[in-house]
Amino acid sequence: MSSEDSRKKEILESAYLMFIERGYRGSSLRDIAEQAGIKAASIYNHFANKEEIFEAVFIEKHPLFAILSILDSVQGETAEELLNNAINRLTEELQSNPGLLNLFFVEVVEMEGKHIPQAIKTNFPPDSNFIRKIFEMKSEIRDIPVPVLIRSLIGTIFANIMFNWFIGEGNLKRWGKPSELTDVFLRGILKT
Amino acid sequence: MSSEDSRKKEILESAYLMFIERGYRGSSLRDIAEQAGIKAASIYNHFANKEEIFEAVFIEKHPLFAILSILDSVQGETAEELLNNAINRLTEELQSNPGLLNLFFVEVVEMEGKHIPQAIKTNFPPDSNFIRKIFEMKSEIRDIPVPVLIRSLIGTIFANIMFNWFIGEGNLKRWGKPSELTDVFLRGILKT
DNA sequence: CCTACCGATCGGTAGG
DNA sequence: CCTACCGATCGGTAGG
Repeated sequence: MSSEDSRKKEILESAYLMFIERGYRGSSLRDIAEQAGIKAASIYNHFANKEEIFEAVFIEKHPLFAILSILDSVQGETAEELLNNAINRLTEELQSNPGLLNLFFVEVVEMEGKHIPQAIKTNFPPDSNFIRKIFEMKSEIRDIPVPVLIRSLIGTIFANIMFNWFIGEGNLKRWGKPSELTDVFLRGILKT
Repeated sequence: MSSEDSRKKEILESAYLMFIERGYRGSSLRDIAEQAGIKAASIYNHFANKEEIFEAVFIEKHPLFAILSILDSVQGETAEELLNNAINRLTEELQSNPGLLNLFFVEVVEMEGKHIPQAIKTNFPPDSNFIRKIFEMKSEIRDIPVPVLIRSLIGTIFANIMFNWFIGEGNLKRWGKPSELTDVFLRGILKT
């Protein structure tokens, strides 16, 4: 039973890597199986069909939870420092690991987002150190509900990264540096 | 010659609709052709291969330019009013027409973003009424470069929409209303 | 877990 | 612009 479980995990990991690189329909069961060290037919010992594999991968790898987990390791003495570090750290992470968002894009385009509610239901709520820290620093922050702050923070990061993609590298100069974007966000969030 | 051109446009429009709904590999030449009223083989009178169709569609429909075009129709007496209207209008538009971003997601995942530089080069620069208006209202705005402001604005809208997708409808209550997000942005941008 | 195979569909070509 | 067709590959099944 434990050997079956580990094989299943290998299939999921292999499928994840294929899906984020080539999309759902672009990833064949034969390729997924090969990377997991088995033949395509053997996948059906673990999953009823291809879509069930995607479902399992997406629920496990919904990027919101990877993001909250990264945020948990961010340090900072003041709210400004904590938020600055959070933005820099996450932007770094998402840029060096673009697959994190790719899986979500595949879900939105090829699955019409139909697995999102289930993924949220299964994974929620994460016990977040980061959110706890923000609560402790509330006195430094304008009167904004913490969830709105978190949402705005993650939004700022997306804004950074997606805009970079939008206009492509090499066209960035005229659009301002990331730190300028962070400043706008901090000015909206912090007191004084 | 003009009849050939219009047929080519029909193919592009048909391909666009397929790509935003099913991705690149999920859209077959037969289906694209059928929706354009011809047979698959006839597509090759207009394009050398499938990827050339995608290239042409993406360059024509890069969402940044659709977004700037929508912004051009936004009105407002004060900077606050203009920016508020811009955010509401664009959020509306992107939510009722989600395909606008889908094409970009397909490019990022299945094409590894390789057509983005060409799309920007071909379409730039758009003469933007909206950016002109912002310049005229500069006295109401903090000392922020206008491109940074535009970028931050578009980012706020993405943040709204993508976060909605991330957490799925039905889970929105605890994460704050869109207008609260807009407030954070405006507080970071406007004077006083 | 495998080999062997199914019908369906794919992108693309030949030839008119 | 079409019909007819190519080899390759797809998701999935039979049977062991």
